[in-house]
Amino acid sequence: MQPDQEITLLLQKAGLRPTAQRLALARVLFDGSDKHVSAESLHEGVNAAGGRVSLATVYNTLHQFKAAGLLREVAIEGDRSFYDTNTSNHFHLYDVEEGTLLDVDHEQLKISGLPALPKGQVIDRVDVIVRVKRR
Amino acid sequence: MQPDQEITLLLQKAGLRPTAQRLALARVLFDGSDKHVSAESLHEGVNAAGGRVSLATVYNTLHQFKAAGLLREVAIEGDRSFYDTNTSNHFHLYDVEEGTLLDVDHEQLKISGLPALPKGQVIDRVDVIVRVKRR
DNA sequence: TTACATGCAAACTGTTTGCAAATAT
DNA sequence: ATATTTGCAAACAGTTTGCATGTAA
Repeated sequence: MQPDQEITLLLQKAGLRPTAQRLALARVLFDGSDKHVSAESLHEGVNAAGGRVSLATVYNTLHQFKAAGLLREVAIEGDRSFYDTNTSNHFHLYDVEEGTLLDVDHEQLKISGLPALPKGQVIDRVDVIVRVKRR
Repeated sequence: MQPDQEITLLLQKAGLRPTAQRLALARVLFDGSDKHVSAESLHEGVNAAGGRVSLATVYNTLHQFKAAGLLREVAIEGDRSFYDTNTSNHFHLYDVEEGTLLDVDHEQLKISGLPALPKGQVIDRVDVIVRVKRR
């Protein structure tokens, strides 16, 4: 768990006012361990931790944190969006049956032979999802 | 455009009755060129082609075609699902600004150093999305 | 004739938004 | 004081479902 002062600073550097709700959410999200959350799971998490944050604010805050580069959205097929507190270069291991997500350090995995891009285009980033299942 | 007979056979091999609606959808989808469709775009496409298929049936049929291995769902962050008529091993180039999707042949792109999998797990497949933007 | 497929409209889920009240600066 | 943030509830988009009708085998 990070001291509140650091979290406050984190928000201020992102140009976000350190309100009670954003602090509560940031405390849950940025406790030092990498996390993958949905709006719903974060909402439950923060309220379980004693916070009092409406679901609408959770959505707003996820967007703001994403825009500020504090979170990364992960593209998983399906109905809900996932956000990753690990914003560094890495890939994902996705358990198709469980619906769970694990990080894979990008040191381990290498990609070569990226195609020529349409002119005027540049790579934003490369998402790799290793889909695994039982058997 | 494939002859109707082949399309009928395609459906029958998948254990799907070749109804008028499924034929109309399959004709649009499997015309020989690789496509990425959403339920909405396919619905428009089939009706523009003279078909008469309700949106609910488009959804049902997309699921059935996916289950039968005729289509693959592509994980793109966002509100709607995309289906790919190219079910072979390949990757995607995703234009973040336009929301458009291009295939990348997997011969071109190589991945090495896949992590050790949790025991009892096996790779279902690897999704790679090269996100590009202008600049 | 019988099991399966379709269309419609209603239901549902995740997400977004308008606005009045509350809060940070 | 003022601009931003919040919560609520209503709106919304995409998707799914129940059921009566239609169709393939």
